[in-house]
Amino acid sequence: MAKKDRVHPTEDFNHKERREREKAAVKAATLKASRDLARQLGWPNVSIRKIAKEIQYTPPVIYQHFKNKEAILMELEIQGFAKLKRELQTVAEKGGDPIPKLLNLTGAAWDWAFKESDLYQVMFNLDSIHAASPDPRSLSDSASVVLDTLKEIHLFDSEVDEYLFTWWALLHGYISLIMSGQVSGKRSKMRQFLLEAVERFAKSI
Amino acid sequence: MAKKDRVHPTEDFNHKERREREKAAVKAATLKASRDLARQLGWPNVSIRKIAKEIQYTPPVIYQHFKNKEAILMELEIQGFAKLKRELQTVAEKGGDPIPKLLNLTGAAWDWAFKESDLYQVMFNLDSIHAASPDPRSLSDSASVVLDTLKEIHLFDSEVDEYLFTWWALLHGYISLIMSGQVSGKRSKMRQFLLEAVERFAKSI
DNA sequence: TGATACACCTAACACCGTTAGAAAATAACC
DNA sequence: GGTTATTTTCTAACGGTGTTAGGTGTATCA
Repeated sequence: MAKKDRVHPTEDFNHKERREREKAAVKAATLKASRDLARQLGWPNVSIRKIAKEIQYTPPVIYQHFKNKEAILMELEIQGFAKLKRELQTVAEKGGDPIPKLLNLTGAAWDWAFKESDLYQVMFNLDSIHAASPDPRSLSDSASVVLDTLKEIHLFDSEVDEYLFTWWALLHGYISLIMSGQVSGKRSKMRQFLLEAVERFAKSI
Repeated sequence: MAKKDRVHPTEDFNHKERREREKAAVKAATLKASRDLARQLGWPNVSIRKIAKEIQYTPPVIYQHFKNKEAILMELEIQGFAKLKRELQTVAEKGGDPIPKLLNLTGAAWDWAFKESDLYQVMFNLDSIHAASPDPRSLSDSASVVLDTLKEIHLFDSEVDEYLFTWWALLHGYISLIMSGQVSGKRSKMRQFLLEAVERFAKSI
């Protein structure tokens, strides 16, 4: 009893802590293995059994860390939106005039989507899987710096939501049409098209 | 031999023809059952076995009409693009000034996407499934009337491809963000946003 | 009628997500 | 240290998936 209430477990082993560290390690390994397999085989071919083999455990172990397969994807989706948000924030911190800034943000989002395409596919349910819908707030949250930039361009708050949505649609429309093989053009050319479209859009508001 | 070369099989039974008719009927029933199940259960829950049960055959029968499950989806995808094309052509035939016409086309495409959402999901791989990519030409082909309308607005052919792609990206971006639950707003409001974005885009070129 | 072609079904394979329950390993206690 | 209790991990299974091989019956033809 007294042992359990100890606050400062410095000098004697605290097994609980180590256990929790190990548990977290298995969870992290699961997430990493999922992404590795997705990049290698594509999301439709990622299975619990393959993930388990990759982390050298049997399948049921995964269910001690995740409720089901969907929960793994959800976790990665959250990580993805957080990463994208950081990426955009880094760009926004460089400052500058709003329209060039918006173009920089667009280019950064584009580059990120193709660099971490496995995450992007999970976030936007592009390559299949995924029954449940994500929290709509994660999208708008990760684009908060874009919202700020749009506010710098135009001040009527009531319309800013609309502009943000149009910006998302342009970006995601371009990316998903290319990622799903719906369009054949060179990627760098498409990136240029997108930037021009966003610029024209920004100048028209 | 002589019988086979007969050109006018009017007055005696031609079993081959009946057989082919029956074959085509099974194929059509398969496609219909797939769509029915998709509307009812969502694409991820559509299986060969369920389709077979729906058309009152055993699963292997389906493989006499389709190479595999993917081939069923491919067929529906082609049908979808053809239907969308007809829908857009009907609107384009009404004529009018190019910018209002473009807005009418956009609205028609939007309405069609949500009316035949099961087809739209197959065409753009929105709800999962689908390993193979579609033929990129089917997209541009079904939007040929939009291309014509854009040409009426602006004449530099080299840029028209870019404008067409931007139009697609706007449209598909809006639709897919909404269909995948990424955004929560009212659908009619979103439709209005899209139309305003397209109008701003058309006026800026 | 007998031979042939065809449509259809049964049964199976290998995989999937998921869960119940046994086995093994670890921690806690005397 | 030896014994109990707890926690971690595994084996095995259930019901589902796409797909295929091989047998069965029926309809067409000579």
